[in-house]
Amino acid sequence: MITQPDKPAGRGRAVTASPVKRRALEAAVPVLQPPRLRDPGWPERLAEYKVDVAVVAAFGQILPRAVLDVPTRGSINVHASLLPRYRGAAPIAWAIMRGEVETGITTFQMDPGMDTGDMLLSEATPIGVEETAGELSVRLAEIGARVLLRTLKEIDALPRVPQDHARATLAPRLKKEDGWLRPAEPARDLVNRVRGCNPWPGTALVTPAGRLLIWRATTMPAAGALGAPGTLISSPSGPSPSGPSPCPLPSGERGGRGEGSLCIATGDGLLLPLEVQPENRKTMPWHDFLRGARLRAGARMTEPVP
RNA sequence: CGCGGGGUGGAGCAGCCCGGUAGCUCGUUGGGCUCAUAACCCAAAGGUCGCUGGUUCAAAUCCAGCCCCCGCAA
Repeated sequence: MITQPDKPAGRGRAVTASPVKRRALEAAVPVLQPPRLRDPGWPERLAEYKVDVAVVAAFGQILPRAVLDVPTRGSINVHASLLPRYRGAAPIAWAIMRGEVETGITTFQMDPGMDTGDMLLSEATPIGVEETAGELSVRLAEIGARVLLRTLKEIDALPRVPQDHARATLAPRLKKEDGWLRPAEPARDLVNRVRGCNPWPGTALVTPAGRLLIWRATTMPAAGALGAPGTLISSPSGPSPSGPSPCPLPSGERGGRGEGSLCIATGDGLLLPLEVQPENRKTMPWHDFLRGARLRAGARMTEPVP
């Protein structure tokens, strides 16, 4: 088992071993932790194991041909997208943020490029309309394991299918800024961003009560003028079956379960946060936050700044 | 020893600096209003203010230690 060196991580900067390493130790599998596998000496050390085939998953290092070619049958990778789309470190998050309704798993023969090698097997799966990156990751991990095992079993018989590089798209590692919500965007896109950035890095918005992380959100039908993007406004009273309501007093910050809730005006439609987390606080329902923060219609939410 | 914030009735918060009668917005329960309601009105229940010790006539509030939670940063 080859994995990243232990590094200081988290609050308190405790040196932490990767989950992969911990599992390997339990199983009494030898563990190697090269800082840079491409550095002189490591390929040779790998060769000593007389490896048949190498499996790479989420390793985070670029591997040169000198490493990839060490195993007699080469190196294969299991990637969480339907290649050639979403090549890179964060295929799941980007697929969701782009509003995809389907993604999957692809195994391929590695070459020195980033996720550019010839494909071996793939399996597609639909993306739930409310599914988060974290939830989808769990499902894809199971699918990936299954596809990988099949790939290994049939490795000598599987055809190598070259990727259509013209159709390739990139899914770079997420940065904190990828989670900054811009209210001027359409509500639909904002919700996709919230889903794609859960559980990491989270999406942020600046409110009059401080920075706010939004973990779950949905869209609400817009009615009439919304005001500037970012403005808190009362949503229409939902799909009221009894037609236009004559009730003249919907202006408070009341909000039961959707109807008449305070929403955020966006470039197109309304964004209704469901689960949020104020700075230094735990995550809580949107309405709990509004109570404590005492925000009312008219308050302005803005994009975070560095 | 990376920086910082927080633990107050069921929920989210204020009060703490300038010690001395527990506050706000909700929720819950009972009653009222209404064709009706998650809307409105009235009333009630519910808190050893994270734990331990200290200072004091008196501690949610000041001091020390401990436990738990979280943001940033990696």
